[in-house]
Amino acid sequence: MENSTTKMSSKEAADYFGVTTDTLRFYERKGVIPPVHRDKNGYRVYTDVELNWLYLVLNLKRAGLSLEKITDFAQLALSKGPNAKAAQKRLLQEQIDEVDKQLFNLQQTRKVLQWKLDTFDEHLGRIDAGNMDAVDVRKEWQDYKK
Amino acid sequence: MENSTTKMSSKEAADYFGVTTDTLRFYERKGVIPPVHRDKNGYRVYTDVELNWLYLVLNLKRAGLSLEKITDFAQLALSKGPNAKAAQKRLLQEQIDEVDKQLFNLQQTRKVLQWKLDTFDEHLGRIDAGNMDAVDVRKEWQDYKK
DNA sequence: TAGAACTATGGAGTAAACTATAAGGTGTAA
DNA sequence: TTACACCTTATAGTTTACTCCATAGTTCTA
Repeated sequence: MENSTTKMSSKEAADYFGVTTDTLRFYERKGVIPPVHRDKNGYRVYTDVELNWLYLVLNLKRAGLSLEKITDFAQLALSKGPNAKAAQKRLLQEQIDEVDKQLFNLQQTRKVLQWKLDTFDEHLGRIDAGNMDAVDVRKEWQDYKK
Repeated sequence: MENSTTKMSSKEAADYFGVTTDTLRFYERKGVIPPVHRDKNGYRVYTDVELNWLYLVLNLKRAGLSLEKITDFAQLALSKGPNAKAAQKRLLQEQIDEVDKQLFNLQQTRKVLQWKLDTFDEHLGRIDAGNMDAVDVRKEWQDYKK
């Protein structure tokens, strides 16, 4: 278990995750991540705890969750008590279901785009008026809405 | 080829796609969709042309594209000329590649969430400090940034 | 013929998620 | 010691994508 006590400044952490220090402070202020530890001069120190938080947050964000939902998740994760644990697991499962739904949607979208490309030469760039029977426009979108 | 001349009012089109008429006018004003035909009283008439446009737009949106990018796409689709066609196909391919990247990312995210859930009982809700070696946090995120 | 339910316009307002600015403190290298 | 890159705070501004409002015209049903 080497490297088990990583320490990063806000700049390092920001660069590491490809965000800005502004964003990190914004997340902290909003409660998306818990307050970050400070060293004696008041500077933030991102340790494994914070980095793993951040990693989870960015993953949830990547999955399309709003910061508000992520914050709920974070708050729940911090809370103790017998009910909290079950709620946390339920929330995790909900996020997974959400991701699955998104995966399905993206696959649908990919199908539509691929069809557009495949049949592009047929209707010579009339992307607008291309007849979409092949992917069953109507049905597909009605399903999506559900 | 029955039903080849569908005509919808803005309300019908909006309901059909699960958006509001405000959103439709907003898209039109921004140039995300080309100007919609009008009948003699000035009311918008959404025909197959507009509906297919809308369908493509909403698909691109679903794929996570900004309205600005979608607009670029729309403008290009409308433009004539020998270069336009190639550019349009290239753009389509780029969107597909983008979707593929997103699909990969979502699958990564799903993996992380699933791992969190699977090992939840092990670290008893310490979602924050859970050691993420199993999914190789660092490497995965560095790859994501690319 | 009245009223509801649509249609139109331009412009103002909103929510989310940053992003930038001002005004200052700290740490290191030349 | 001075320059420079980093750190802190609070607050204000920006962008995106709507969403609502006021005002007015039209079409349908009772």
